[in-house]
Amino acid sequence: MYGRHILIVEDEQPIRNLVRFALEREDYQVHEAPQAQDGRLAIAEQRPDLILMDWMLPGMSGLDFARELKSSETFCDIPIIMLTARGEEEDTVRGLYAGCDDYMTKPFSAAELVARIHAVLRRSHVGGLDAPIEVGELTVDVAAQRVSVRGEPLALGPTEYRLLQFFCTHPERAYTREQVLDRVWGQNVYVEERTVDVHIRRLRKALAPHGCDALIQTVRGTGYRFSTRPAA
Amino acid sequence: MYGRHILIVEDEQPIRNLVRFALEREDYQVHEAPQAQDGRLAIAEQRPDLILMDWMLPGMSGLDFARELKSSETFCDIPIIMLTARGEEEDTVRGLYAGCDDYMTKPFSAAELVARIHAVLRRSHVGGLDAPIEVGELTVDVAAQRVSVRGEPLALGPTEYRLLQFFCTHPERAYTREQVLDRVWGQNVYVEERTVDVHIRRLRKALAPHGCDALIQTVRGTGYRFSTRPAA
DNA sequence: TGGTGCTTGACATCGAAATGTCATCATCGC
DNA sequence: GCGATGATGACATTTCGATGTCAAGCACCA
Repeated sequence: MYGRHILIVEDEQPIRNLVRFALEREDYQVHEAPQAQDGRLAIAEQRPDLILMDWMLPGMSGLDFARELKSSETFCDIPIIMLTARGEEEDTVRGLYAGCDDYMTKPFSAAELVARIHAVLRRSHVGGLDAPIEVGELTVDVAAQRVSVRGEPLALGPTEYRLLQFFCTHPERAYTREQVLDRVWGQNVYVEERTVDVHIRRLRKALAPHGCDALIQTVRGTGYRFSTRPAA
Repeated sequence: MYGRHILIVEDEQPIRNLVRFALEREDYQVHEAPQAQDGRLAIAEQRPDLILMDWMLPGMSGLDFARELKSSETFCDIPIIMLTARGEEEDTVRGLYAGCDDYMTKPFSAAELVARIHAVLRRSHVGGLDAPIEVGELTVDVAAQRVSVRGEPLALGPTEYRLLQFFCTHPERAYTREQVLDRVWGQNVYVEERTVDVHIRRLRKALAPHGCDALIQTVRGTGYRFSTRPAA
């Protein structure tokens, strides 16, 4: 369930609609924001996996917004595809310079959109194909779908694995059970919130023998947090 | 329980009524002021989370009032939505220039009102995307819902956390227990005022080992104040 | 195709943490 | 010193997370 959340920051409704239509057909979860400010909120709340950003936005320009994101510690990893109008192509150099991952010139076809998104997502995902995520002594090898501590492989069920991978890739942030369900189980799935507790427990149990269970912290009244810093 | 207090500065009673009706249905707490002067008082007393400001006011104009607020150190953060009559649209540029966050042309629907308020409030809340609030040696990481002093994490109960976050975001101001209850516990909650004392104490206790308890100051006869400056 | 074992999610229960209230003590201002 | 106001500690209650168990689902394999 990764790479499924896409945010489009675009002031023109018709384009948002087109994008939504094209992407939902591909089972993406689409979030819309007409302006940079709305986008900021959506990003903080949802942390999309990719952002489609209009070049021209009322208020803060897409370029500036992209620059802001790319200089953020938490969100600089989210790939951004710039949407420019014909005639603005010369500027795309600056767009890429701002840290964007690709750009598209309006008008574009649904097929082109999907293709570019796939490409960028694949890049960003596979990016670390042989670069497993390392958190302390914990190693999450996304390519091999395997977890190990100090080289010692760890047995995890699929759900626990996805849970751990999600947390490893989204550390230092508190998530509600609802958000976790949304990201790890996938949206449109009806599962009890308590179920998250159960799987958290199983994950902790698996990590405990290696002393890594402290990485998963309870945020009472909210949910859970993955953090390398001591719980508090 | 943030962003629930809205002040409307508007001389026409019918419009005030409409706004009150529309917003109370959404669980906002509405305060009214027919003129700039009443508004000034209400702002000093309540510090609303958002201000709806009529463009045309008897006495001081809404624009000037907005300008005054935006140049104030304490209140410049309060978002302002201007209400203009049809035909005044050309002036809205000046309105936004005065630092207002949005504007609406009368007549407007309740739905539009609520939508704009939501948008503006969310914007103002998210503000810094992931930048933790820093007050002296104290750091409040809103995303992670965690507090630390000099990097040292701090254990706080949920209520103490919310209390601290509220104070950090509203420093240098005295609040009555009632106001604190209203902001931190939420309105429509019946809790003894003394309860605030207890939680203030718990918060101070948690901050004391780091010497930060002096930040929370007692304002005898009123309530409490969060301030980096020595108590007095 | 039927069996076996693993995974998963629901649920009931337990226990700890958090919360609100009260009674008492301390402190401030007069 | 006196009255008013705040601070503090103790306590009862509630809330919420942790845990164990069970049944259903599913994959794999014979």
